[in-house]
Amino acid sequence: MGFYGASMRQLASRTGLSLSNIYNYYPSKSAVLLEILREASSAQLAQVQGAIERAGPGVVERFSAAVEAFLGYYIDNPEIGTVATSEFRYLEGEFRSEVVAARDETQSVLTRLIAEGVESGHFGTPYPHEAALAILTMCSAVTVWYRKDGGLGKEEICQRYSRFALSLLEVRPTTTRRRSQ
Amino acid sequence: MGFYGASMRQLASRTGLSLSNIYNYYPSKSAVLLEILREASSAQLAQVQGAIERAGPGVVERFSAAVEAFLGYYIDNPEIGTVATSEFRYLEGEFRSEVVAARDETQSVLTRLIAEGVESGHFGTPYPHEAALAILTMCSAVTVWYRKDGGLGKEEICQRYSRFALSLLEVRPTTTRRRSQ
DNA sequence: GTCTATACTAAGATAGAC
DNA sequence: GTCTATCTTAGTATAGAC
Repeated sequence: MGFYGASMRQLASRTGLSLSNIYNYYPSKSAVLLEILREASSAQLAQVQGAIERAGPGVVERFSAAVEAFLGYYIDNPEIGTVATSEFRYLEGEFRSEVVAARDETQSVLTRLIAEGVESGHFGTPYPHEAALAILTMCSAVTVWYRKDGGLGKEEICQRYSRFALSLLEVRPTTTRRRSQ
Repeated sequence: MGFYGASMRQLASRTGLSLSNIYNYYPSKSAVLLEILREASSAQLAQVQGAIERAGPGVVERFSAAVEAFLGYYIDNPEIGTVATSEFRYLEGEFRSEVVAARDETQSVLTRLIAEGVESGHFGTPYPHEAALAILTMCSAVTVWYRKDGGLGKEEICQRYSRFALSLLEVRPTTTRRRSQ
């Protein structure tokens, strides 16, 4: 379990390759982890940006779409999401920097949306930056507790969490009601 | 780093004991982890409950105090907080159940407060249970990014996050203003 | 209760044949 | 590109003296 918990031998047997053959593709175990995280973080970022583009013109719509896409990625990719959220700290040096940069990019996309919403009077939060962080981490945590079989489906969870996110931003009454219930 | 990353040899050198002497106190490495998590989760729960008791009579005051105490524990105990949030999944069987139970207890304390606030009309959220989870996980994440030296101090972070938490619950205007700015 | 020495196992990684 | 066999290191845990 986890990065140290998963051995290269297990990895070999899961992929069908022999142990040593993995080293023809990746120079080290860390490189394998990097590849996974690199893939995951860029896919998630792309999903978020795509959702924003497809969303309606209003900042509230775009923000909600971004949150739902971010959360949806974790729900659709639970294993990889777990790795992304809890294993990236095992990377070192520039490996780590690269993944952190992708993560920061996602955060800054959200921060900009929030700042825009504050400017236009849709959001009332005095702390756009911290709010973005709080929202992202709140969403990331679904990888810890979400189980496909039990309870809520993807749609419901995404709706509830985007409502949480909007509320957290202190949405002004006129825009809030649009999404309630 | 992490549970698998920390060897018994490192643990020995940090504590000043010899490697083998640890086994006079704990039967296995898992038992050491359990002890840490057990200690942490019960201390945090106690801190939350104490804060609730010391807080004013209003549900908003008690809720805010609970959130700030929960978050404050992580800020005061960053290393142990990291272990508690990201390493408990390495426990197995009843070891795991025990720690999960303590965690659930904290969550249910918060859920009850939220439900009370909803009942009394202070909070408007339709999802008390999920809101409690979202708030706790949002707070837990400070262990990932908080650095003592950089940026905000404990007080500021606790205030901002308890404001986030209250907003997320869709606090009614009359009570919200009491805490803003 | 504390130590040194060591057993045993499994890890990451490599050599070298095919 | 793929394998088997192996090297080297480091891990958890134990034996047994003091």
